[in-house]
Amino acid sequence: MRASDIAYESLRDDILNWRIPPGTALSETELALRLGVSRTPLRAALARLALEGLVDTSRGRTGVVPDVSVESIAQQFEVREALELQAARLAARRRDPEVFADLAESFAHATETLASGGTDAYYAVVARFDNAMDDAVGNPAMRQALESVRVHLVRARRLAQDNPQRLVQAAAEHRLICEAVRDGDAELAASATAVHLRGSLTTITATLQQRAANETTPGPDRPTQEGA
Amino acid sequence: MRASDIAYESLRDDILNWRIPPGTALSETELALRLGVSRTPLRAALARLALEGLVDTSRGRTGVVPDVSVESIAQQFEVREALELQAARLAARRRDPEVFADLAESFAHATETLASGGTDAYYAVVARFDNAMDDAVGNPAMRQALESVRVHLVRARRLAQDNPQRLVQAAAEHRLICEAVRDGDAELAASATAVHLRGSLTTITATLQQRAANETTPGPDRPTQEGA
DNA sequence: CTGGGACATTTTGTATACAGAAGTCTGGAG
DNA sequence: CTCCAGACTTCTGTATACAAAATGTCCCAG
Repeated sequence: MRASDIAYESLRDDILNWRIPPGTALSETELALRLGVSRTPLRAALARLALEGLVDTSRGRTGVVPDVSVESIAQQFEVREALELQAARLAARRRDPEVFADLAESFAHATETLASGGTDAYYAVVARFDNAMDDAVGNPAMRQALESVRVHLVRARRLAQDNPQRLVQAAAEHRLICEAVRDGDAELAASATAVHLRGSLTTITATLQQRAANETTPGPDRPTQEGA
Repeated sequence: MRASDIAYESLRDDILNWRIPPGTALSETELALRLGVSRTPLRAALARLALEGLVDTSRGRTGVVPDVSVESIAQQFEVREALELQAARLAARRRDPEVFADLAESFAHATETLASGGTDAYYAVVARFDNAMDDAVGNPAMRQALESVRVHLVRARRLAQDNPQRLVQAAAEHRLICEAVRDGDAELAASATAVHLRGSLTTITATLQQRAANETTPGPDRPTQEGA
């Protein structure tokens, strides 16, 4: 694997999991030293992250990790809604019914999945769902557009992750989407997707506002070190 | 201006205007020599173009300019439809009425604009329209998503450019969109946008198929000698 | 004549060195 | 005490050199 890929994935993972908090200045020399690669591949990694929107290079020359605000999430959701609804419609027309029948079944057992495997096991099912939708749509451009917007929500989801109640509800919504796609009902699939997105946005917004209230709360993965 | 920006804009312009035809292998050393920059900034430029989809690095290590096929355009339009309809709805809710009243007026005089200033003058009005929509939506994420999909259609539009009849029709469609947005009618704005996109896609598809028929026809910027 | 393997050439990936620019810190003056 | 100016430090941007990998070609064997 190339050094630039290593740097890219490592940085991306760090940002997504809040190990590098928003506002952090990303110095090339420092990161290159830490990751054990030269500045050249590291620059490439930073450029990729910048184009993905995971690094903000707009103001100043040194890139910073952008903040996750209620406003930015709402904006992402406006884009996501447009794309996911269209994807749901197209998937309903082009799907393989068996695939979505299986997925509907998986979501029907989400409560047990959550109980035995935890949130990670549940998110694995969601990942299967996303892939199945992308495959059914069969449009590389749509897939890329969707992935670029999903990336931004990973960080927000990371914050709201400790909300199993919402996940049970989300599973029911996913199940309905799957059933609509399975039956080839494009409009129902779109409506069910709209319902799901609204629920997601509401939960994330609430989490963010709650987090803003007690503002010193650190991120999930970040070792609390502000004693020094 | 940075050397990487120069290389990026130069390459982008060359690709968009068919000076670098699809299928061309993009050798770093050769391009660096030709553009008078080192390989380092040129690599950055190629990376940017690759993430925009203007260079295909998926197969093989050396990047190639992707083809403009009927299929790829249709896929782009599926994404574009999702985004533009959403943008039209949001713009109708948040617009400044005067801006779109002005634009509607401009599109009403499109025939004269085309007669006096040619296609370039008309496309300038379209650019104003796109900017006004982006401003009205007020969503940076939406703007970026829209721009990334519009880029791909520039090359196709470049081929269909010599079709003034279609442009007159398109102006009427744009005018209706502007009026709907001006009046705050979100659903009409979305419907009018859908109508416009369908017309655009039909024209581009016809142009591409016609071009595929006489396959030796060169791109717009090459000197054409077929009986005018 | 065809297929396979080895070698050579070209190309990409990486590292390092250097230059220019920007931000900061310090010292002096008002 | 505050503000401004100049130098210094540190960062990014660029170029070049080197190594590794891939591809294409040529020759030899079957």
